[in-house]
Parts: sequence; structure tokens; C-alpha cells
Amino acid sequence: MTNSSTPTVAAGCGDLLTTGDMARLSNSTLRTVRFYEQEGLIEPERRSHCGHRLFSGRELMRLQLALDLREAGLSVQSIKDLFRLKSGCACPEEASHRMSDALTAQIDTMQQKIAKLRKLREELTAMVSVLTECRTCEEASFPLSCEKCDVLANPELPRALRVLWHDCE
Amino acid sequence: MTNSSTPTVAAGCGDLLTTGDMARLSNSTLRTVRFYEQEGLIEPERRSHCGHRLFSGRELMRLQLALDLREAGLSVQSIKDLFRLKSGCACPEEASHRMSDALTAQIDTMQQKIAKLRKLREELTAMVSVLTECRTCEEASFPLSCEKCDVLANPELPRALRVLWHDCE
DNA sequence: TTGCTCCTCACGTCACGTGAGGTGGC
DNA sequence: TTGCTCCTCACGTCACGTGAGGTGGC
Repeated sequence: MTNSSTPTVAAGCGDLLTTGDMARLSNSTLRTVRFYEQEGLIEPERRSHCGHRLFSGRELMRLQLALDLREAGLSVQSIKDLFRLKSGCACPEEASHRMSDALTAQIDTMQQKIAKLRKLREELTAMVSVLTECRTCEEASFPLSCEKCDVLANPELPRALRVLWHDCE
Repeated sequence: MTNSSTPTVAAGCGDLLTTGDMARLSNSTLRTVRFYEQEGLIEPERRSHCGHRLFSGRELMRLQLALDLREAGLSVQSIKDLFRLKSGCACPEEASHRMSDALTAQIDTMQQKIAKLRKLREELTAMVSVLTECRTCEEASFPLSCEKCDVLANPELPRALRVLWHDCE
């Protein structure tokens, strides 16, 4: 009943997770788990008698959030800063304000990323739709003849099409 | 009337753009323009008499699309592949099919990226909203007391909050 | 004994960043 | 002469990837 997504709990280690478990459950790699530990983003609760790292479930959550933030574009350093922000504050007011500010800035950055991605996705989608017209093209002097083709004569063509289709060296 | 976003057309170079113009107009850097040229993504039309690269407007479009695709997560190699896809095809049918397939795959990947970003953005937004309740907290033993706080007792709390707020070493 | 998972170096890679030292036109 | 923009090496950086060689439990 054991498959690749089932943590192989080391004998006598309770509910602790090995580096391999952490990698599998976070969909990352052994190297990344070790790198994030080295950077101080996660920390094993202890080592097994033969030197294997053993992590708590809490560290898995930290790893998963760190990976999500990395994918969203944050550097390891700024993730470290976020992870340590609260403990660097003297009182709840300061902590909640600084954390809210940091998060709001990230939310804004992510919003801009989403907008850019959506725009590029729309551009590529528009290009695919124009390309369907090229499927029945019988122009013998392809690809050089595209320059003169009336399908591509529209001045409103998406930029991606102009670059990836119009131009031919 | 010349400002940093106005291309400084080199004397006697017609409408050609310098490396600096390319960097400014694409919001990138001199290094990136040179790197993309070295990788074959763009090519100067010629060099000026003193060795300066001179690019056409078409190369600026290529650079801008390449940068947008990089931001969307494509490697320089796969952007090269996209840029060369058409000229590697024998007929319009093959080219349009292969290009559509490649673009559709990228659109799909981008869609997944957008979904992940939206999800993380929602999580951070939810965390900010819970944090407003912490602004009036008067708990003297902060941050250790958070573990027992009823604001954080809700088992449905966003993961980011559990990691960035609950935990304190 | 074999296979599996883990370990520690340590060098490689990708996409640039960042000087160092030099050139050419206003 | 000074300031600006460009040039070519060439080493640095960030976030890992990828072996090399070794250990320990079924």
C-alpha cells in the first residue's frame, strides 16, 4: 500500500518526516529541502541515529509555503525576512502593521504578475486563432510569401504573431 | 526635450537603435540586450563605425516579446525554439500545427501559473484581514501568547498565517 | 549480498549583475 | 578636458542540478 506520495516513516521516529518525505510531499527535491535548511527556512527537529534529518509536520508547512512564495517570484532572502518578521517585532501592533505592509506589497506585486500573464496569454490565444487560417494555406513559396499574405495584412495583428510568424530569416 | 525614455538616435544611423535605446525601450539592461544577442534571440542590423550595435525596430519587438516570455517562465532555450520554429518547417500546414501546439502548451502552463498566483494572493489577502484583529492586541507576553489567542483558534486559518504568525521560535 | 534511502562534498548551470579598463563624439 | 554612452573581457551571484563516493536498515 506504500506509494511514492506516502511518507515512509522511519522506524521509531514517530510522525517525523525524512528529507525524502519532505521532498515528495512538497513536490520538490532532496537538494531543495537541504538547501532551504541550509538557508534557515526550515530546520529538522533532530537527526536519526544514522544522521538522517527528521522534520516535523510544521516544517513541511513552512517548506510548502516557502516553495509557493518562490514560485510567486520572491527571493529566498525575502522569504527569510517574512519568516523572521514577527520575531523581530517588540509588540503586536508593530508586528501586525509590518506584516500587513509586507504582505500587501507582495499582493500588489502578484497582482501585477497576474495581469501581465493574462495579457500575454490573451496575446498567444489570439495568435493561435489567427493561425487556424494558415492550416489550409497552399502557398508554395512558404515561408517567404507570408509577408504578402492577406491573412497577415491586418495591422491589428498580435505582436507575438508579427514576431513568431511574420519574420523569417 | 530628450529624456531617458527617448531613443537617442545615433547620428547618421537612420532609425536604428543603440544597445542603450533597446534597454530603455524594453525596460531591461545593457547586459541583457547583449546576452540575448549572444544567444541569438536578436541581431543588430550592423555596427556603427566605432563598434556600437545598431538594431532595427523589428529587433526591439523581438526583444520585448522574448522578455515577456521570460517573465512568464520560459527559458531562453525554449524562446529560441519558438523563434526558430517556423523556419524549421517545410510547409504552412506543418508550421501552423506545430506553432499552435507549442503556443497551446504555453497557454496552458500560463493558465496554471495564474491559478497558483491567484490562490496564493487570496491566501495572503485572507491573512491580512485576520491581522487587522491583531492591531489592537494588548497581550504583554507577545509573541509567545499567540499560540493561545482565540483570534488564532479558528482551525480554518490560512496556512500563511499559521506559518508566518503562529510559529515563533 | 542486493536495493533502497539517506549522507556530505563539490563542481556545473542558467540568466544575468557587476566591476575593470578602454574608446569615441559633443 | 569633461561627461556620456558605448565596448570587451571576466569574475560573481542566485537557486538550485548533478554526479562521486560512502553509510545503514530490510
